[in-house]
Amino acid sequence: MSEKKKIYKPKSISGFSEWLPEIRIIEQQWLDHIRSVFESYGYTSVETPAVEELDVLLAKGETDKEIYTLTRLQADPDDDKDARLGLHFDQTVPLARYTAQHFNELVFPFKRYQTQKVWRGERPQLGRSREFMQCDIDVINVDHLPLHFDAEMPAVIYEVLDGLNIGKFQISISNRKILLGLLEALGIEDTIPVTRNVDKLEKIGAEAVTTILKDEAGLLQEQINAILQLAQNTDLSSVNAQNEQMQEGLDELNFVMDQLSHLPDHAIKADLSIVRGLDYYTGTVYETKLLDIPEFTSSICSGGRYDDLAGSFINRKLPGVGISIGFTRLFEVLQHNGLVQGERKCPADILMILPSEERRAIVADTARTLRKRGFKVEQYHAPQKLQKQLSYAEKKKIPYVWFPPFEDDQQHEVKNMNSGEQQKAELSTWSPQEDTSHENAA
RNA sequence: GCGGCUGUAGCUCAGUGGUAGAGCACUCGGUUGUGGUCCGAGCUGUCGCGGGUUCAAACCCCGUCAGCCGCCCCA
Repeated sequence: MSEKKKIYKPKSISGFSEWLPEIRIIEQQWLDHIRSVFESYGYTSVETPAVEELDVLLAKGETDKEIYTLTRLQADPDDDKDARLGLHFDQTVPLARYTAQHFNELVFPFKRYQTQKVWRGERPQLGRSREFMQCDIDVINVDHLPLHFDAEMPAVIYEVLDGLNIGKFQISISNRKILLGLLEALGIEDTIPVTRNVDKLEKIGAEAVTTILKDEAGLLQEQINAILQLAQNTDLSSVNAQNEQMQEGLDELNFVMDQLSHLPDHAIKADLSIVRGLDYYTGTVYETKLLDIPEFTSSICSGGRYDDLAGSFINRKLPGVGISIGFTRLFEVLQHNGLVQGERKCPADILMILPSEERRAIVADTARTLRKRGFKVEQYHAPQKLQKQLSYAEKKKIPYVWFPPFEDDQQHEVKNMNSGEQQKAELSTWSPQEDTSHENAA
């Protein structure tokens, strides 16, 4: 009896996801698509470090963000010279720092996209991770940012999401000035509890929101009625502005909706109950829901306008508007609902059979030729039984198997693994034939 | 951070006091240069961890850790 090796049983860490190859292939296709749409609108890529100084991350006073801090295992506990570092919890704060720091070298309006992982020390569950990918676009300008960019955000996102196979979705748009203007008119000063709870309207219903606003925020029934009436109003033109701020919000929202009139009705909706819990948004706000997965109520893509992005870092006024796809959330939820189905386990189009050790050079040569022609080609690694080599192609779902000449006077042959057909092939001209039948060979 | 539920093979789970099982997956085989199906054989477990009760614990009790779900918050 041999001694049993001690092994550490591998396990995944909750809230940190990783995928099998067949899923990762799709994830990369999605990311490629997102990148290409972003770039088609002229957004430029920025990547910032995973860590920022804690002072930067906390500059906005977002202490409830559950930031992961970074320390060295060998750190000297008495040495506090090192700046304390933390993993970034979003990409907006790093963008603010970046924009302020490189202010003189950037061209404004600065349009950037950023796809990186972010970290939040929260309790994970479906659609909420501790490490997740966000795909952000933001436009930053100096002093004044044209409203037309507020309409560009949903336009870009519509194109991104429409190109991913995620079913129907709806981008809801509102403008915080409308609700905040009403609160001002009603004489309500402490707005955060109100906006946070109005935000839950669709999720928990009007009665529950009424109870919370009455009991916790101490509002009067009259005030609550006015707020709910506004939030539930589905007809923008019937809203009466009670002050300048409200009117401004209505005008802005109408402009944005007008700019988006080319998009399908179900995809874009003005919804005055959307206010976003975050209090740094000052105008337009966005949320996106998956209509085909109604049981998942959280937003998969949100954002908004902020009047002053980098005020904590530079003495200039930098207004911006941005939106962020919760990529990991979206991907996980769709996968959970069976809408992300992995097929290929590797990118190869063709598996090269290795008939014998003597033929290895010819096989390699053939593979090189095919790669030059643009195919992705994997060579089988050992001259094993054909049964094994074919079974390998089958398991990896490689669609074509290439048989090089087994003897000098023979021809190349290619087998279509889907149909089972095998035909002679010309190395310089072969291409995957159009399959007219979609059935698998029995 | 708060609450509920759950931890048994790589996966999905059965087993509720008498020293561990199924299906799937995986490996090999069913002769010469051809995969999937079928048939046969095989491999895989500190029964999450620690303690207690008992002649005896995967099973009962306590603790602990982890996971899932809900809340909070948010992508």
